[in-house]
This record gives sequence, structure tokens and C-alpha cells, in this order.
Amino acid sequence: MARKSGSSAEKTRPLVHAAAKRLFARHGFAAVSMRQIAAEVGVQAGALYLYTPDKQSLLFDLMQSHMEELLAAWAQADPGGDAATRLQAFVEFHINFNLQRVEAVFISYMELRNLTPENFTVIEDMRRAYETVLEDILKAGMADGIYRLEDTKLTALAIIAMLNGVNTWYRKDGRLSRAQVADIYVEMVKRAVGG
Amino acid sequence: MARKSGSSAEKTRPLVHAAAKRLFARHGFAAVSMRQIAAEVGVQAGALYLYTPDKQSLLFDLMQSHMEELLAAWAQADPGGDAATRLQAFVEFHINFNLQRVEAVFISYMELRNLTPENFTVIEDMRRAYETVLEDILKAGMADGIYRLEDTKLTALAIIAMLNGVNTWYRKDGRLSRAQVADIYVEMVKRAVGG
DNA sequence: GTCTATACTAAGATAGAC
DNA sequence: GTCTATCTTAGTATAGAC
Repeated sequence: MARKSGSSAEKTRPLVHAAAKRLFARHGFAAVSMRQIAAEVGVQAGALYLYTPDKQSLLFDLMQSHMEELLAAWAQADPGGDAATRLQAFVEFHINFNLQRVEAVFISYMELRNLTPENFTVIEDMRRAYETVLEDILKAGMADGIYRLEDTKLTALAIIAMLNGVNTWYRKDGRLSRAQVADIYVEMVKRAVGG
Repeated sequence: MARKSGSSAEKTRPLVHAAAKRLFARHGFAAVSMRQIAAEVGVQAGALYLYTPDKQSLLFDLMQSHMEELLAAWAQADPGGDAATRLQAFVEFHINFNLQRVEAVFISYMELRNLTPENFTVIEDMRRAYETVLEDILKAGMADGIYRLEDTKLTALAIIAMLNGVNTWYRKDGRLSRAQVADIYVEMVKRAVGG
């Protein structure tokens, strides 16, 4: 028997991360104490240090795995082909992906300043990589002559900001389904880039 | 002599609010201590309580006066007239106003959850009033038949989210002036509403 | 693997001297 | 109007028992 009886580390670890995610999203990183996280999991504060070296790592791990998932999921969802096809796919992907992880998305935008400088750089690079995905689509559309944009970088940032906004107001029991919202945004983005 | 000699309350009070604004914007409300604010002003922590009943009021006052200024400034800037004229004015106004108060804007979006429920309601109502300004412009454009939008509420939120994004990346010494940025966004918004 | 106990630091806020 | 001192509470993190 290689494993101790009664061991529950493999259960507790994800519970710690889930509790941290929920609490950071709700109250903010700085406002949440290790004691609160421990209480949510049902262990004592000291026990948390079996699963994370410190509070900062809890935040960083959360944000890093979120950004990794985001980039990997787009790589999977990217249909390739012409710019118009990819732009529509990007808008739908972004809205759907983000609405399925409201907490992680919220933390990733709100808690950047609570990362140590080294951790910040890592996350920032991944965020920039994601923005570049969209900018490259717009550039391809420019090259093909189907878009006529003053500035692809700025347009990419504007579109992403617009799409991120959905997470702040969307409610499951609202008057529009996720698919309807995505459709409206697809049309709006298409018009904005003059496609 | 109605006033004590050596009194500097009228100087210190604004210094306290300015320091709070600077520090809240930089580190976040929860991460800033009253002692830090006091140090920034050059007084002892206890002295702050001459100017604010507590830390929460410092945050609320900041956000409330920001929102009041915003609504008053638009009332001033609103050119009236047709929807197209007002929409362009709104975009330019929003970008310029927000870029002139990055700290207050940042706080107003990031620290909503650190308000007490009563204070939150007050700020939220003002925010909604501002969104309604834009929505009413879009509705007027629909009535005049110059816009054809699936959903005016959602479009208003999308535009504001897009405009707010400017504050996260704009730098004074960047390659684009404030006027150039505003021009690009005006065009993008016009296309997005199909004007 | 988790608990209790605790070291150490710092928070918000107040009292009273000056 | 400001300072020093202090009350009370709570934070992160660690040590050592079980």
C-alpha cells in the first residue's frame, strides 16, 4: 500500500483553489484572509500551507491556469480560413468561454496589480498573446482588402474590451440567451470593422 | 477673530482625499491602510478622523463626487440636436473626460464591491443614469430611422465598455494623441451602429 | 494530513495631552 | 488641529502535537 489510509490531499487541494477563486472573485484578493479560505474548505488556516507556499501563489496559479486554458481553448476552436470566418469564430468563442468562467475572468482583470512584478510579467505576456490572436485576424483581413481599419492594434483592444463587458451584465435568467448575445455582438463587430 | 491661527483644515482635507485617491487607484482600497494615507499627507493616522468618519466614507465620497462631476459635465457638453451629432459628442466627451481622471475612473470601476450596500446603490444609480444617456441617444436614432439596432440597451453597454477600455492602455507619450484616439473611436462607433 | 497554539505584525479607530 | 499612546481585532505564517 503505497498510499496512507485517510489521505485526502488530492481532494483538499482542488477545494482550496476553488474556495480561493470564489472568495477572491467575490471580495477581492486583498480583502480575503487565509482564515476565510480555510473556513470555506473546512480546515484550519495552518493546513492551507500544505497546498500553497503562500497567498500570492494561490492568486498566481489561478490566473496562470486560466490564461493557459484560454489560449489552448482558442487554438482548439480556431477554424482557420479567411479573416471573416475567423473573426466570427473569435467573437463567439470569447463570449462563450468567458461566460463559462466568470470568476476566473473577473479575477484575471481585477487582480493584476496584486501580482508580484515577476508574476505580473508572466500573466501580461499571455494576455498580450491573446490580443495578438485577434490583431492577426484583423491584419489578415486588411491584407485581403475586406477590412479598412485605421489601426489594427487599437481596434483589437476595442473589440476585446467590448466583449469583456458582457461578463459584467449578463445573467442566465436575463431576457437574452448566450447565443442571442453572441449573435448581436458578432453583427456589431462585423459592422465596426466594416466587413 | 473667528478662525484659529495655525488652522490648516482647509488645506489638509483636500490633501487627505487626494492621497486616498492616489493610493486606492494604485494599490486598491482593501490594500491601503489609514496609516499609509496619513503618511502620504504628512500627518498621524489619528488626525485623518478629523476629516472623515471612516475609511469607507473616503471611498464613497471619492466615487460619488466623480459620478456627480461626470453627469454634470455631460449635461454641459451635450450639444442636443440629432442623434448622430449627439453620439459623436458623447464618444468624444467620454474619452476626454475619462482620460483626464484616470484614477477616479479606475477606482469607480474596481472598487464597487468594497462599498457598503447602501453606498453601492447610490453609485449604481448614477452609473445607470449615465448609461441611459447613451441609450436614449441610440433610441432617438432608431426613431429617426438612422440606426437599425437589435437592442439599444445592449449596444449602449457595448459602446461604453469599448470606450472605457481606452483608459487601460492609453499613454500620454504613446504614438496617438487623445484627439486621434477619439477620432478613431468615433468612426468605429458610427460604423458599429450602422450610421 | 490536520489540529492547536502561537509568534509576530499591522489593521481601524479612539482618548487625552498639548 | 495634530500628536502620542493605546484598545481591540485580525492578518500571514510557522512549530509541534497527534
